[in-house]
Amino acid sequence: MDSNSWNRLSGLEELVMGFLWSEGPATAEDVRTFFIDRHPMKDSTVRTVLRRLENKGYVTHCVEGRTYRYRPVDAGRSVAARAVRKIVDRLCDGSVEQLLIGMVDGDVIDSAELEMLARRIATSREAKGRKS
Amino acid sequence: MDSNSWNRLSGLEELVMGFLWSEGPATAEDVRTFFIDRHPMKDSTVRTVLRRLENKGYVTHCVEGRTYRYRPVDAGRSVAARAVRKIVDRLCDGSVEQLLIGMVDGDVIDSAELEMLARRIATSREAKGRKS
DNA sequence: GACCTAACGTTACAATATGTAACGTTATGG
DNA sequence: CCATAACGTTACATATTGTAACGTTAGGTC
Repeated sequence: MDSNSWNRLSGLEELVMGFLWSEGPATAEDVRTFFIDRHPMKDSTVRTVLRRLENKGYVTHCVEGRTYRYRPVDAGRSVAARAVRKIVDRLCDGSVEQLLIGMVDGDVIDSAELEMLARRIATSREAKGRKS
Repeated sequence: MDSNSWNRLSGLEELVMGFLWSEGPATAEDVRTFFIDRHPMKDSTVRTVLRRLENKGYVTHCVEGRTYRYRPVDAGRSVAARAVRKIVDRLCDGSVEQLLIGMVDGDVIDSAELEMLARRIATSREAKGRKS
């Protein structure tokens, strides 16, 4: 089996995941068609990529008639959150505050806007004590 | 020249950068010594890695006597901020809010704490209208 | 029921990226 | 003047990626 290591997407894999994350479940053919111009691929190529993504745990597939339909295992948001956590650990001494400061300083987000978003999220969260 | 492509760190490169980011400027020997137990390397190996990192634009060196002292070009925070921006673009439809929500839902940070940090940052920022 | 074909898995391979290091060169402290 | 520390050059074995040809097989079609 190619039950390869775990994750870390290659360039092409990232492209495909991007498509799946934004467009939702798709077949190999859907993927191939979507990239037809910016990145032409034979269908076997696409299927190989999809299978590798499945091995890495990024997607699953369900059989639909005689074709496979692939879907992301986790929403982009979740993957993003995990990725950010890793970044915080490695580059910001584990401090989320450090990261936020860096983002504000790097103009990734405006401090006022950040505050507003944080407030909004906190408010919306407090309205549901659905914690385990 | 090995003026290789651009960035994207390999595992070992990431390890070394981690050291440089937390410990600051260092010589090849410093790096080698630091990883002596968990990852023994010949000095030429270390120097190769350092040189590759320099090609990728992650570090610079200054000559000090007859040895080179390498230092990160950007602080971990900055690199982190850029990395996060890319993540937001790719996985969160460009919405920082989406990311924050994902982080709260993924328990990367508590919503209340996020709010506090955001407020603190906003407050400290407003005290300086250094905008262009 | 024989056959065509879409969709799949298997296998392959060239190109690159990575980890690792031997060597040759050279200034310099002694 | 010579040992040696520190450097650059060159080299490779692996692992990862991008790409795809092929062989197999289940379904639909006359």
